[in-house]
Amino acid sequence: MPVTIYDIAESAEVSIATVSRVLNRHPRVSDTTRRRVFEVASRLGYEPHASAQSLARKNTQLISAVVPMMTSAFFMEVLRGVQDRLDGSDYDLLVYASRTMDRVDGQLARAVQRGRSDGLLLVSTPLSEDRADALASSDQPVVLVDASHPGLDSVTVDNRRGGATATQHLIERGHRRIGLLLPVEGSGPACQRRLGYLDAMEAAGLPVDERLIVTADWDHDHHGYTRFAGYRAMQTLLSRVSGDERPSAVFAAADVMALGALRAAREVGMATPDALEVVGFDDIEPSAYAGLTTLRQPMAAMGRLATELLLRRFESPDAPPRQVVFAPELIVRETTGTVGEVA
Amino acid sequence: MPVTIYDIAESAEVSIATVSRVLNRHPRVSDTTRRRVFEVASRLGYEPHASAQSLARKNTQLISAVVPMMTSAFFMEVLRGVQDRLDGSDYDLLVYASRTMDRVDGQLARAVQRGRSDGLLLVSTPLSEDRADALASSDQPVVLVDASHPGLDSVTVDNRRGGATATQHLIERGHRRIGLLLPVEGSGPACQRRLGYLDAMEAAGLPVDERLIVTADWDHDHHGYTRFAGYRAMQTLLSRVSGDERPSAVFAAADVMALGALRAAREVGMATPDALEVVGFDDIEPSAYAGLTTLRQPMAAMGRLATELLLRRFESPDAPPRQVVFAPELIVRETTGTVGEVA
DNA sequence: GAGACAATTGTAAGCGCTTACACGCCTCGT
DNA sequence: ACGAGGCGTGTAAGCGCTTACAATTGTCTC
Repeated sequence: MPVTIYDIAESAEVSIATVSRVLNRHPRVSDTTRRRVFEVASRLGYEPHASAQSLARKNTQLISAVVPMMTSAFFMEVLRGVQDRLDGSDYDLLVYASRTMDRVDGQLARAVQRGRSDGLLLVSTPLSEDRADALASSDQPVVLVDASHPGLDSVTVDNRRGGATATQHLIERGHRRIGLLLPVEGSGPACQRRLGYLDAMEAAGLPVDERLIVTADWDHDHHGYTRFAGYRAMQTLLSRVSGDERPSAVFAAADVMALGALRAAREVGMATPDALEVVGFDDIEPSAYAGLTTLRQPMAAMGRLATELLLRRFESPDAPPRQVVFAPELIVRETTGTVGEVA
Repeated sequence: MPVTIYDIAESAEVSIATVSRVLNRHPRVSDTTRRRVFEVASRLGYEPHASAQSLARKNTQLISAVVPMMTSAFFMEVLRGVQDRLDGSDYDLLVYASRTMDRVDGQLARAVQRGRSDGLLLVSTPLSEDRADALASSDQPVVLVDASHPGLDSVTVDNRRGGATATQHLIERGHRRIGLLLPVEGSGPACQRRLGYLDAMEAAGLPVDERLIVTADWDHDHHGYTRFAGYRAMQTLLSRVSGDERPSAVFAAADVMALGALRAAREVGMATPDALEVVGFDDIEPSAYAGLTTLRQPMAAMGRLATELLLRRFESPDAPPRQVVFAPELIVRETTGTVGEVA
């Protein structure tokens, strides 16, 4: 039998309204009553009942984060940023992570349930137009991370520019045949990175050999954003072309893929960076240890900022949507020749 | 103005009780009413209000996972197992992850709040005796992962045996001077692995050189379970002894540490496995790609099972506590000489 | 000393849903 | 034809909390 405000009220000889006021720091309570109520509450070990408070207050103090499990390291970092910002606030975090892409929609449906949480953080979540519009017109506060939609707050990184920077870096290092490793089709950010690759190739007047662009086979359980996908994609690339036609450098659209690609190259005796230079994207933790040159996405900062935007939106639901775009930063390490530092 | 059962009741011309019955698949409702109510509900786009349901039903359909560190691959995998098991159930997951160890207690306090969730999953969470007893005697269902306590359900791995297996593997490969890299003191599992190390050394009649046992300096923000900690620990080890006194092999109490150690060794020109063999513990995903020999902990399976136990406990709160212990499995890869497969 | 007013506190109406209980009606069995 | 028993439905009492409004008391002012 848990203790309720009724118990406190009885024991402190006041009404439940007064108890509630004291507990909620309402100003108009006499000092003596306040003290008495606090004393009784702590003596009884009172703890408010979260659901009851939610119902009465019409808010849950919960925020939902929807994440496809894709590149776990990426999401982990984003979520860490979210947790960072939430720490000290009085919001707790509901995580809706699905293992496969096809369940994302179901997770979303649950996450938006009325009275479940006060707001949504959608990380790398592909939104159908319907859903997006539904969200935009619902009163549910939403912030997108690594995705965007007019009418919704979002925080992203400039993927196209990142892709261009990565490619340009390789071009500047003298490469002319540059491979591109992509996760499954249809990933928005990956498409942008691809465009960046094309931008840079074109800007340098280099021809684009489609055989050097390989998309990971989508293994249904995974999403292309895995070491294994990178490993396989690299093998595919190497099997497609040989001799002089082989790329001397590869841009992998995600660090996890780059890491897998590195292994695949090593297995066939292609040393990095001598026989093959590699650039990734994300700068997840293992990358520093693998000496991988990459485009850093400020993942934790993105999570923090997204959370910040969400909390702000609670304050002013009708503020115009903010779309924040970070610039990815080129981090040069061993895989493109430079001896790097361990971060 | 969201739609409630009152709206449905009005529009379907029945009482709210009937609406509720229909929605909850209560058997004693006539087919015609049922159909009518369902029709109206879907026409109005009704969605039950989670908090209201929680309050009335006295359960939240939420479970809380308390995790000390979001950053680590170990927790990710465990959480993935949890998600796996939860997928298809109608429970959602609240994640209480703190960045630093000292906040764990605060997170726990919030996680146990009355009416917040129906049960707790405590992953690698150090429990003070007080807290543990409080939990054991509370009616809150709890399952510990990677920790145990009499009177509570738990799922762990036999760390001592794993430590012994790792060490024994190195001994069998002819090593006599074996380094041991530990995260911060006071981590239960790490202590057990250390004991296993000592067991194996003693069993083989090998002397233990305390200089070869290094504990990561606890950098306060981190907790010893990081690549960087392993990197530094390895450097420390190498600085302590030189020449013949150097270990020819190292057992790192966690894969992340082993990975960092590998890098440190590489930097001073010690090639693996020729100059130094390494065994880790956990078998996180990067390990396969680094070719790291390790003791596999079935992390996702542990998460799944823990969740399973928790859900079962909801059914039978008074069943005797179950303590499941998994046996870690030795996975031999390149860092101890064998050319391995990419998992 | 009466009325005005502020400071505290209590009363009660929700928040949206579940569910025990009661009610009316229909079908049987005798 | 009448009571028993089932069925489908409605009434209303919560679940534990917040909060508008009313009530009480005491203080001041003139």
